[in-house]
Amino acid sequence: MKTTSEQSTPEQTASEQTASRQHDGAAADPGAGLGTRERIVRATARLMQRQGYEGTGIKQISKEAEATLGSVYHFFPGGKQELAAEAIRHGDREFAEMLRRALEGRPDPAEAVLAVAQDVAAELRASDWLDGCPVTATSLGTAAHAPGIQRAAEEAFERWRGLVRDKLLACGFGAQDARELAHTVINTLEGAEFTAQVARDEEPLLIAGRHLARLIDSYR
Amino acid sequence: MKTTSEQSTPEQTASEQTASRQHDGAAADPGAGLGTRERIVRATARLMQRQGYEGTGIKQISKEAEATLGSVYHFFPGGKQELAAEAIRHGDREFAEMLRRALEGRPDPAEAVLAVAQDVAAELRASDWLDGCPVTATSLGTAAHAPGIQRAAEEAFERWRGLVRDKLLACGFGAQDARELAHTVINTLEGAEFTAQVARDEEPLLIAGRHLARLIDSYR
DNA sequence: ACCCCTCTAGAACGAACGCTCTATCTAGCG
DNA sequence: CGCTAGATAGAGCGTTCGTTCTAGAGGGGT
Repeated sequence: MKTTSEQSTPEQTASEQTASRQHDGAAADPGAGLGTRERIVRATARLMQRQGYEGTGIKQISKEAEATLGSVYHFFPGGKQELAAEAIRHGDREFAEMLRRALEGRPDPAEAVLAVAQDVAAELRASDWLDGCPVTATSLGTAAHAPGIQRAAEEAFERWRGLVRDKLLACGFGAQDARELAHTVINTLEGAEFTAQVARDEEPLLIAGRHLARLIDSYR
Repeated sequence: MKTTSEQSTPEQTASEQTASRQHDGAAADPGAGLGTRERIVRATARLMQRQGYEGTGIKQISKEAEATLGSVYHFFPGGKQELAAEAIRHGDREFAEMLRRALEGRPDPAEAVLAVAQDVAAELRASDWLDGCPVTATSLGTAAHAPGIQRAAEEAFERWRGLVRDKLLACGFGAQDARELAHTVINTLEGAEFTAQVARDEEPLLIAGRHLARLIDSYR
């Protein structure tokens, strides 16, 4: 009893410690069964997606992730900025995966873009209009004083554009058309998602999907 | 002279007081010669445009506006949220004015939208990529806990869409086409501006302008 | 001369901020 | 069993946050 896990508030500390290790059987908590570092990244991503960079505190993150402040700074010695950049990369990977699936599953790029817009709308509605673009939400307002965050955001957009561009290239579009269309596809979805979020209405995203499909078709 | 302005740090207080009244002759300070309330609104708008809602402090606003905390809370008893909503309305009016001029000055709506995109790009570059959309920057991240701010943002977008829609209607477009095109015009410009800001490159906005013009033309 | 109302002025409050620091626990290894 | 490095734990630092509060200045109206 004297050595492990019983020196302060025994029962609570002990149970949380097992929970923070890999083999927890509980189901309700998202991120259960993950390593501490991963739980911190996911909590940061989700919170900053909803509250922005400045609106999210490190202590809130550590609480949400069921990690302690010590763990947060152990894994992310760069502090809040490093945490935010990592969260952006997490959101980057998630959306890229969704985009890749949508593009690979459909032969027609216009139809694929339309489907992506519908998927984004469905996800946004499912979150009760709270989960917008994590990259935008996290990086907005940090332009002046956090170059690392801006770079992570730019890399995310660039990756997404690359996926769309490659699909268009594979469908026989010209190099410049494909590159420019990829820009507008991503930018329009971005803007439409924000408008949909503010208006609590998925229509802007659905309109955007149709218009982007029409624009793509006009280049055939 | 003995009564007004000599009870603490005389010389500085005296000069600032005259500056905070209407008849200051200096030219360097933006907002000089304006009423206190208007100076506060403009300072709020500019700061939140660059730093977001959470990233901007009331004390910073009062300093930037050359007003005191007492004045800020005198004019805006609703505190930071009321201030932000007012700043959004200020940005709303400014962009609406620019949009109105661009649309009125050109008979062709596609050309007008292209010109708007170019204007936005020029302004963004002129600010060294710091001044993005004030409405987006101010309202992002407040969805959960500030309905007044969200409403002001939605009203701004709606007004801008209305201007574009009316232009299209006046040019003979169908009612539904005009309404939906207006949505995408505003949303695409929004998204492209943010991407341009992050990438420090005006190309996304120029591409957006060309694509929007093409999309509009496709509905003739 | 007086009052009254608008506006200015900034000290002060409790809470929260990002971050540092020391101490302890755990796992793996000899 | 002891040692060490990785990971956890959270009190506490100085600062800043949004807001409240009291006090006073300025300028008509009577």
